[in-house]
Amino acid sequence: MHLTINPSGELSLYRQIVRQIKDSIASGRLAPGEKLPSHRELSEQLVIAPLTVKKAYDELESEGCIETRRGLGTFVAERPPAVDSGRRADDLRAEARALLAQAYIAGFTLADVRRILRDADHELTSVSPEKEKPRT
Amino acid sequence: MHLTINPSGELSLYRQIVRQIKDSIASGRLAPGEKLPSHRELSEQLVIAPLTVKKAYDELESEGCIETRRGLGTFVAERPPAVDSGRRADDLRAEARALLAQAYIAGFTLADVRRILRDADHELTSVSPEKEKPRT
Amino acid sequence: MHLTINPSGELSLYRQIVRQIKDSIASGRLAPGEKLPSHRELSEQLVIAPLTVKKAYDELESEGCIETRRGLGTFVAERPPAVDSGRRADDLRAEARALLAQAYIAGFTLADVRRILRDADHELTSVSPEKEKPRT
Amino acid sequence: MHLTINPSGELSLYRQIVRQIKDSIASGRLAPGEKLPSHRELSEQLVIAPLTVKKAYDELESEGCIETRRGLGTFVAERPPAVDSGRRADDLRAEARALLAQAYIAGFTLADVRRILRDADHELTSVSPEKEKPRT
DNA sequence: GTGGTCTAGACCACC
DNA sequence: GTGGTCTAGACCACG
Repeated sequence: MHLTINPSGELSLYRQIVRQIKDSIASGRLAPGEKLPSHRELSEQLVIAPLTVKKAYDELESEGCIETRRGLGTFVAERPPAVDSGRRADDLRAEARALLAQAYIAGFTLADVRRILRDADHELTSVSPEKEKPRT
Repeated sequence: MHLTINPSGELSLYRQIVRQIKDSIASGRLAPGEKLPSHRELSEQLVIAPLTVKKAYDELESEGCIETRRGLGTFVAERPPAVDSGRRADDLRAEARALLAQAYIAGFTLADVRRILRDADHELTSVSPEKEKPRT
Repeated sequence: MHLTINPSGELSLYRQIVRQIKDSIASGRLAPGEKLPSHRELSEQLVIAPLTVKKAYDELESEGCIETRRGLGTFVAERPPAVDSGRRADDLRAEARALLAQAYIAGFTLADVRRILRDADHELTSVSPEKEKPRT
Repeated sequence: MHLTINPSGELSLYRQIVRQIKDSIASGRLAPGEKLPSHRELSEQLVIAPLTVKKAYDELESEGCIETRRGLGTFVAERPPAVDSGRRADDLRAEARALLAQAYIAGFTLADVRRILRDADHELTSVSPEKEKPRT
């Protein structure tokens, strides 16, 4: 599982985690029954405090998105509650709009933003940390 | 000017205000030089504490989006903030990366994001909706 | 770090704090990366409300002089604020004009101001006075 | 009499006026017995509200720096209280130091500041609005 | 009435 | 413990 959090973002850290795990489940990147990293493990990966990840897991569990099996770990629920089909798109639209407004006020054009987005995509996809077969 | 805030939303109240005012400026609904409601007035309209609105105004002013004239009121800045465009571009790149990362996790493709961005641009740049043919 | 504020001075409390911290940074008494006292701690030391110190910190942060890490504290920025130097220069020019105007009204000459400036520079750049041979 | 006030400065408008008039008296630019412009007149010159100037005059009068002669106007006192000889210089030093600190943090050098100061002086002295015999 | 500053005190997020 | 947000309410400066 690959999450990206932004410590200086507008959302609190644990809310970023909750949102991203929900979105991962909705998009199929996380399959029902799949094992999640322990909160301690994830906290190391994200370089944040374990309690912060724990808080996100707790909220996800209380909503039925994930399940804790004592001694085994945390897993995506077999039948996770469906994420409102339009919500992910709405969230994304809101972020995109905020990004654009910000850019326009700073004097950038749509073309500028498009170019910046393309560059960002190249950076993100060229690295692709998940597909790097750690060892054979 | 009409704003709506959601006290139980994920973003803090003042950040919601900042976003919406930037959106209004970028879209032209708020024209350069135009007067904003006083922070007290807006706080009554939104049913929140005056200082919360003030904090939003303070941030917008420190970014150069608005200007205040003591005793007169708060106004949309005449000229866009003159901050180093290199730094602006860096900020924008970081936000674009975050947007893309979020989109990918949620199962969207670059093409999806491009489309969403185009739609957002259409909404932002369509001439001020408030003054459009009041009636047919 | 040691600050002194004068509640009955001409400058507002938080502006006095901003000035003194900038002075400390410029003189090197506060090194890049160094931790500032928490705003609560400093507020106790100065016997003023925590929010007043916070406001000073907020302004310093928005100018890029300091950085905050949630849960950890507030630190002097590692690198000087990367703001458009043209704008900085404009600000500086305006302040220099104001300084000169004040000096002329008070009966000083350009040479006087030059001398005062040189003295101020000596004070600012003399190595941190706190660590200078505690006694002879 | 020529005053310069800065509406966005750190000091309140009326305090700027008080300080400058005191300094003018101390430096001899305003002689004992000399007539001051009416507060209405000065308010027009400075483009501020008459009451603001009035407030400054009131404070100056209560301190014995100026006198109001009903129906005649406002005059510099014949024996104005001496301004602490070092105060003007101290004020100036404080301003100079704040200016320098600001400049150093922004990455300017003492030489830069010196050059900026020289330019500012040229602007101030080349215009010299007071000596422009309005009409013959 | 407008913005500017200050206070006291509360709750949340994070380490 | 740290910073982040919100509230209620007060007084000053300015037009």
